[in-house]
Amino acid sequence: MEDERKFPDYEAKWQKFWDARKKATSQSTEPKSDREFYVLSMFPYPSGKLHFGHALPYTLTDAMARYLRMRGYNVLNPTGWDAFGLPAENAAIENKIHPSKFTYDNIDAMRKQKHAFGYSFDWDREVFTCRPDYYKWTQWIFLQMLEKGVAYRKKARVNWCTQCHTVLANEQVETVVKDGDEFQACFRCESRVIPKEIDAWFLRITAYADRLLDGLDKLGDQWPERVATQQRYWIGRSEGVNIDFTANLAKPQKLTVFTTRADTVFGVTYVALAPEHPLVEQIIAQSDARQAARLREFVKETLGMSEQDRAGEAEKEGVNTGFKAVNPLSGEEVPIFVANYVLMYGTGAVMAVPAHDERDHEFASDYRLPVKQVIQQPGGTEVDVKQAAFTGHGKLVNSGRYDGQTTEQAIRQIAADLKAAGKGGPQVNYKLRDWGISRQRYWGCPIPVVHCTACGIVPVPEAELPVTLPGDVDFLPTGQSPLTLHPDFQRTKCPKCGREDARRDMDTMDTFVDSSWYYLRYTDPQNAERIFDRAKAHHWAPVDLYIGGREHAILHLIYARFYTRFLHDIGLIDFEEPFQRLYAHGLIQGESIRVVNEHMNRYVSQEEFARLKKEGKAKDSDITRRIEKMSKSKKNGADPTELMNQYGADATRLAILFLGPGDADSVWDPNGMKGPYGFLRRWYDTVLQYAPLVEDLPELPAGTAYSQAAKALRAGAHGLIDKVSREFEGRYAFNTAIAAGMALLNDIHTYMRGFANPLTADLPSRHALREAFDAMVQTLSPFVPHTAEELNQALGNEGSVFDRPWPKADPAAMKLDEIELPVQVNGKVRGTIRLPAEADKATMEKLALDNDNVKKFVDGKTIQKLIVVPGRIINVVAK
RNA sequence: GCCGGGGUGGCGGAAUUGGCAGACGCGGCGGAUUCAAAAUCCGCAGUCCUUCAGUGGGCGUGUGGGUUCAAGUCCCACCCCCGGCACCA
Repeated sequence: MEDERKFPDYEAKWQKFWDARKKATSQSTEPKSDREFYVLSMFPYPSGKLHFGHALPYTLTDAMARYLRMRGYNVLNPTGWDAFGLPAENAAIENKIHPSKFTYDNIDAMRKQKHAFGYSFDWDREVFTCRPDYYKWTQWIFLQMLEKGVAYRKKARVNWCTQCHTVLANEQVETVVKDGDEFQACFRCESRVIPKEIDAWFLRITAYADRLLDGLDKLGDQWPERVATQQRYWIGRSEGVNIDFTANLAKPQKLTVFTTRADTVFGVTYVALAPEHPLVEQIIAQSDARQAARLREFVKETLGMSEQDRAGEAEKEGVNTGFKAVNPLSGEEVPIFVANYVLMYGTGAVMAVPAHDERDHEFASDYRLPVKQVIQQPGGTEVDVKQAAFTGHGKLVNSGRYDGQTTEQAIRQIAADLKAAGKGGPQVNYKLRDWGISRQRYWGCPIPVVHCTACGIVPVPEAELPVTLPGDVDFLPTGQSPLTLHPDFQRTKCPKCGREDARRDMDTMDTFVDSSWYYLRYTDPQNAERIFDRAKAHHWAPVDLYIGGREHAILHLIYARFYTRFLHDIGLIDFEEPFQRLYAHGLIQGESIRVVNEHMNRYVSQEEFARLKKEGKAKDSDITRRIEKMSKSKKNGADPTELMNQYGADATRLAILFLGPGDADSVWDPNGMKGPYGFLRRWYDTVLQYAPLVEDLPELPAGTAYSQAAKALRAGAHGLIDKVSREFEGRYAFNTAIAAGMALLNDIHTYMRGFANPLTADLPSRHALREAFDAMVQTLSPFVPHTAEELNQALGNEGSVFDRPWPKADPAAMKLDEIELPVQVNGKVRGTIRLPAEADKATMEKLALDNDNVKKFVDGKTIQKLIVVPGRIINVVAK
């Protein structure tokens, strides 16, 4: 064991070699041609350690980049750090490390890991979102948005921790049960979280809703369908009709409802308001004391719930206000309710049609409200709307002059009539809401505005950017945003009127803002004058292939698409879609084992379980195995860096790719290293053993004949080139490309066994072997670059394998003289025939029918049909 | 509930245009090597039946139907698993 050679021992050597000859990527200002290719993997948050969630996309990206360079493309493959964010700030609070130090230490560690994997990133273009030279431009874009009215300020409801005095994201609110009381609590201090209205900055993404939607159609199959549909759903365009009811308060008031089913308007039996609806205040004011108290209590209780709770399984509840609303079409008077199931979506008020809406039906049943059928099922089948709502389309009944119309006709007609009468009309709504970007946090991009007691909100002048995050802040574990405790940062002069008592905005931006435009900065990362040079950006952008996780299907990807459109609109770029093709890689999960018995009740690792079993402390029936996302607490993780230290970078890269197709979720098997590692070793040993046979071969005279075995091997070699090339040209199922490489190595072994003494092999046979070795080295080099370099050298080739052009499969070499063809009788394979590849149909038929076993099955029957698919199959139909 | 993706040997997965299902790898079994083991190399392997053997056959891609000379692949109905969304009127 001790003296066994370390394999591989050449990886660091080749990394140094690559570093030494690495040229900076082109700074060209030529417009992008079809020779430029921008491949990008989502940049990581510097958590401190490279994990499987990184290793898969980077390996995919690196393989693509290396392949494309060999194909002669100018490739841009940058990386950087999404470096602002909460974990750094929490580390600061908990461990008293400055977020900046925490972040940069992590970056240094992760950069080393990325390098050790042999990834060929353009390190000279590294960007850091937390550096002033980057966030200066994040702030600059914000100011452009402010000027264009895309950024604006409004009151918003947020989750507010009563102890930490800060805003929490929805994911940071948990449900806690204490003394039998269940409530929403802060994830850090477990104190109560309440909804609170605060002033915050918003970006008007809703103004881009239709363009974002249209863009998805144009991307077509370049984006995974599931991501596109998720975005469509998130945007949630809904076409309907606004209908103005009249609320009979002290003074009649307009009460507008939004509906997608205007055809059911004659079935309205009540109107329901969201508790936030502005009319609710007036109603309370005009109610008697008891009723007002009831309403107030109800509103308070409903709004006190987090949005999740309210949207969850909560019972539908409401309060009859005692006021009535008049239906503009039927003239009927119906009661007005305030109800917890009505959201502030659309107008915040709905016309309730219990006969044709499930939610209204449920509420009406509980509150004994009338149910009035106005839609008849097509075909005239009776439906009992008392039992359940009928939500399908149909023909109108009980609807005055609209009786007999179809749902579609009636919606159109009613919308038109309402519009003509000035009582509403067609309306489009979106689920998408404007993007609130204010965060009461320290470790983020400062918002470049000043609040002046005289001038109000004043943008920081462009010349004064960036507004720098102060470094000297206290990180007392109070949970308070440190910027609020930093008087020097806050206090400033008003840029407009010069007043001394102005103060800076103390919030920072959501980190999704930082990552919404980073792909453009890579095209000109050091530009100190401008956000980027227009021409340089157009040399590379947009991104041709974007590789990242599905967890970003909505937020990041929709924000980046929005930002790109905004930058387009202000004339910075001339395209609207940032990412031409999106490749959503799968999640690598691990198998967890949980032991529950008299000794323990906890997660254990695979190794620990094996040990416990040996010691008799656990048995198979005590455990639950589950496939779960890798995590420390579940002890089902695998650390790619540990694997790399043990087996080398190439074997780890290979194992990751060999796990399955990159876009499918897969489960990490601790034995998954063995195959790929063994393959690399065998390959290496084989090349070194036979390299002397194939070095410095003289040219093969034209027309030299190969032996049958040599021909078969050549067919395999060219087949591999063809196979791998096709995977790179679109499908990216590299697991099958690697399998093909393994298969060729097996073929080489079979081939070599065919020689009694390989040293006497003739020249053509040696050439065939050489071709197979070269094909393997070249086609597998994008996956295992170090080993490919080493073996390329061992074969006597000069320089780097990556300087050799990508090989081209020779179709003639892929063809065999003689092929095997299966013969079916009535659809079942009954024999195989060998025949010359170019045999004609008649020969094929004859050989097929001459086959003994085929004869046996055809015997006594009449041949009705003979189907010959050249090169594939022969099927004899006999009855 | 809605949307999306899946279901193939003991396991991960392959089958690219409807044409020999199970490539490649793991694990397993047998053999060589070894004092022995590890490592390595060679071979076997969907399953059931058949044959002394070579062999030959039945059944097989979640279930049930269909189209076709031929279906993992296409169509209809259903079951299960994973992911996302979920009172959006």
